[in-house]
Amino acid sequence: MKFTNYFLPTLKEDPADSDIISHSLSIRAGLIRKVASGIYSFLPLGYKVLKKIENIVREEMNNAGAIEIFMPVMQPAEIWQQSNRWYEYGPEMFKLTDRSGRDFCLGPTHEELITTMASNDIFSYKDLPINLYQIQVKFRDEIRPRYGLLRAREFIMKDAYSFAAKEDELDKDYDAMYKAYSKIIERIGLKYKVVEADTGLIGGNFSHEFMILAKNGEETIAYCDNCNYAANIENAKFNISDCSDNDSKNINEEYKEIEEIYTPGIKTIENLVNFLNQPSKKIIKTIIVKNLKNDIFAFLLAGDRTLNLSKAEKFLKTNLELINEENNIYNLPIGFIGPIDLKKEISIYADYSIKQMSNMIAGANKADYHFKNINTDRDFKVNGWGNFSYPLPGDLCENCGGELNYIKGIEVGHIFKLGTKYSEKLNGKFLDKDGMLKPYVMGCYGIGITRMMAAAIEQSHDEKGIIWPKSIAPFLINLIVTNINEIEMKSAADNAYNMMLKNKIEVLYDDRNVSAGIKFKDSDLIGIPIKVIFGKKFLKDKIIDIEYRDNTPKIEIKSNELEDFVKNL
RNA sequence: CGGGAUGUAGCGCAGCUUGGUUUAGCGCGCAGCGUUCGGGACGCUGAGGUCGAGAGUUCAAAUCUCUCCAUCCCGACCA
Repeated sequence: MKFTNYFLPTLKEDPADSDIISHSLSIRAGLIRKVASGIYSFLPLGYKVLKKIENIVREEMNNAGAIEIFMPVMQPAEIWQQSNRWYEYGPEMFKLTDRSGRDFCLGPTHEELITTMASNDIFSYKDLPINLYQIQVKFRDEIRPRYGLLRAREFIMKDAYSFAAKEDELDKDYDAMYKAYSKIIERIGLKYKVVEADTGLIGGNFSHEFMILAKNGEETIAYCDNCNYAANIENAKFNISDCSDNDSKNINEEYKEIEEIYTPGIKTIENLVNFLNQPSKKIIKTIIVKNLKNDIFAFLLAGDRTLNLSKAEKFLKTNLELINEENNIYNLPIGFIGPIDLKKEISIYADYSIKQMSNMIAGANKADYHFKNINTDRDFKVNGWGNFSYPLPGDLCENCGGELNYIKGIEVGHIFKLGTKYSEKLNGKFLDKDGMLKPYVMGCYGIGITRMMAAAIEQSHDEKGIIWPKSIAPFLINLIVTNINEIEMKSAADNAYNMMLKNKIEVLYDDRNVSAGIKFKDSDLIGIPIKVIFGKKFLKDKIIDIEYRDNTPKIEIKSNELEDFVKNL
């Protein structure tokens, strides 16, 4: 492609409305343009990258035995009403009405549609297992679209749905998808981790997320170098270390006399730390939560920890919300709540983080007072112990006892075992070998295609611009003539261009009549892996410079070696 | 939806506090001519604006007031 025939508008300055690197680079490099909040057009260069990602995904899905289909974006309301998600999804779903008043939505996902489709044509165990996928636009009316393609309202996703007759067939599908997803990211050439994910209250017994590692990732991954365990911190299993650091050499300390202390207006852990000059670990954080039936629970944690509500919910098997000024039904003195003298209607659960502590500090359940020298067994009783917090540095891997590390990632893929949730609701049934009518055992598997593009940039860039992995680079070579007005230079470059086309090389030929500096800057910005440069050295000694966008050292070759060089790429 | 901010040429911004010498500017980009030509060159000339929209105050509004819209940031959701 000749630059002068192409549509590749680049920008020198960062756009004002982006604050994440992949977003500003995708705009500056001429990949995308914003149409509305969370909605983007793909320019030729961006579309090329997108197609490359799609093709890798498609090839690996096919290799894994999945079969491509194409379902509509617009879906009738009825099937969503059947699964109840018409109501559960809420305002996140784009809804519309046709001229005769029938309700539709723009699909945020396709479980309902595909299950319905399968139920119409898959009747026998002999047709199973089968895994169907599509690459399609999805719509979600995000409360807050942001970060460009990382959280858009219209985005492209590869979604696959597997149907099996029984659990162990589902396990095989799941495993095949796990492998295919790993292969896809490896082929694209990005660093990633697979983590155990939180399936939420929605259920599903098993779920993995595929995370592209990047500094700006929205998710935090806890992982163990020792045994390869990795999980989203939301879901990480861990043990709290034996408090061997200085803060906690009081494990075997003698129990002291309990004492009430005056702490006027000191409501936060941070203030207490400063006021009492004590480490936050020694302070008991008491978090009050309630469920829909207004049952109230207190969770006790070490002051440096945060309550993981999802763990608390799973432990109590109920939805929970935090108590605040508005729903404070017992009128508790927020900021001064503690386990001692707490209303007896409130059951107390304690995080392991306070188990080995002694002579702790906690609220006195009256405004402006705390207790010190509190000890669990002596001063109050708990209804249960558990792990209710997020892991912290120093916490240990539950599998092997190794120390956990933390790293940021961007979720690009998610695989789920759905079981029979949708097949039961949408009447997706087949006749099994034993003559019984049974619901399909389903799995679903998503990869964000547009998000993958942004994640790749987020992981692979420098101050000059994008550094595309070769697998998804829009062009492999940027052919640069430093001065288009030097006839000899230009005609040599023209010949090189034709030679590359003949050899099926994806080449962008920068034939613009602009200074060499602009061509170099643009080439780096749009991230093309290899620059082939016809300049002064060519005029003097028939030498061509080859420069690489990554940190491979640049080389010089003679012009008669160029074709061999290109053929060996 | 709650909290914060912004909207002036294709992009990035100044002007608004204290309304009037503003015929609304600057940088980049864009068009023409000339000189340059290996890391965003230079000179000259030029095109390009409903100052987000509507209403109001005023002799006079980019500037003051109100309403609306859009966009961005911080929170809960997600590929």
